[in-house]
Amino acid sequence: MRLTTKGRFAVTAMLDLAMRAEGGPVTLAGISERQSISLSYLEQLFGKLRRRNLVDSVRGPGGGYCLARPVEEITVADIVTAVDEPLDATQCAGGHNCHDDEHSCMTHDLWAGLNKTIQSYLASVSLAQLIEHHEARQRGDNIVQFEQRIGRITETTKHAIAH
Amino acid sequence: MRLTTKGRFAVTAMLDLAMRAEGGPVTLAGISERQSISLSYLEQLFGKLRRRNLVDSVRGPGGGYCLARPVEEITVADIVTAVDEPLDATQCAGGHNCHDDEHSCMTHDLWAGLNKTIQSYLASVSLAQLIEHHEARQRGDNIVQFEQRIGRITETTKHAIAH
DNA sequence: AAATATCCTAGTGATTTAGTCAACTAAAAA
DNA sequence: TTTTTAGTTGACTAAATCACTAGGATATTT
Repeated sequence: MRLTTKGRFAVTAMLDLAMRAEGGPVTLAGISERQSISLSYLEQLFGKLRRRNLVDSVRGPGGGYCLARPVEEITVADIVTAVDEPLDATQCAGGHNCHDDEHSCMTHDLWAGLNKTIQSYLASVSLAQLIEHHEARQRGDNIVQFEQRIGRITETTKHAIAH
Repeated sequence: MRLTTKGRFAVTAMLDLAMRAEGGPVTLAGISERQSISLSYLEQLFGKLRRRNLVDSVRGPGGGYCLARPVEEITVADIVTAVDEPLDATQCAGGHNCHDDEHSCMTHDLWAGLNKTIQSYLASVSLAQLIEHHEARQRGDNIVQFEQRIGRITETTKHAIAH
């Protein structure tokens, strides 16, 4: 899994979309203006999000984009992997194609574990949780840090390892 | 924290160094040959590792590099941050300089949490553990996956949050 | 002095990022 | 029906970054 600003832009845009999805389709022009992301760039990103079935598009006047699934069922990991396609290529970037060469892959399991850790973290945060977090912050509530989710990840991971 | 192949090269080189550090200083030429990393590139990396006090250097014939600390006290996080210097600059790359602007940082806490997660994982793995893991693999032992360390991270994190 | 090895700066080619531009299609409003 | 709105696609690009390389300077031993 790659981590670039492209992924961050996509998450920000999707969050903007999710927060005003009740009023029907949301235009990229609107997202562009509110989030200061260029329209053309958004078009590129949403092309990929649509192909991955994270959003649906409605053409013509009054059109725009809608979420293809409820906010609870779209995770940050979904969004990031949709726009930052794997393309690992680089030796040992998470693939399992290097068990013959001792030297280059002494650290293979280390990076594989890191990938899994990142993946688990991002998969543990949904759009719904981001919205909740943002609204809580606006109300001035005590902030529930996302770090606490690590606990939940661990349970899941332990479970996965046990089987 | 950035994650590039530069960091991976550095970890591989440090692991090579750690595994033959008992025979006195290890030359970069040797590491270059064994790990197929160019000498000039290694010089660049070890310049940074030395400035961060992870290795000590001995000049002249018979010289080379030694670990500046015991293998138990050098973590992967130490190595990666030494060679992949932060240079965040980009908005909200983990810094805390963006609490005034609502829009751009709706996702700030998310990425901050991710950074912390990555950092915790890499800080939980020492050179000693990498060596142990590598030797176990050569013996054909059952492999203890690094993923299991997540459990330990969680305890640490929970502790940190509680205070 | 000669050989060995680390130190240091600068540069370079390939790739990636973060877009732009332009042409097009579909749908709704006038 | 014409116009406008808005998504769809592909080609292109300036700037930055990555992964090195070149070449010399400096220190130490033989």
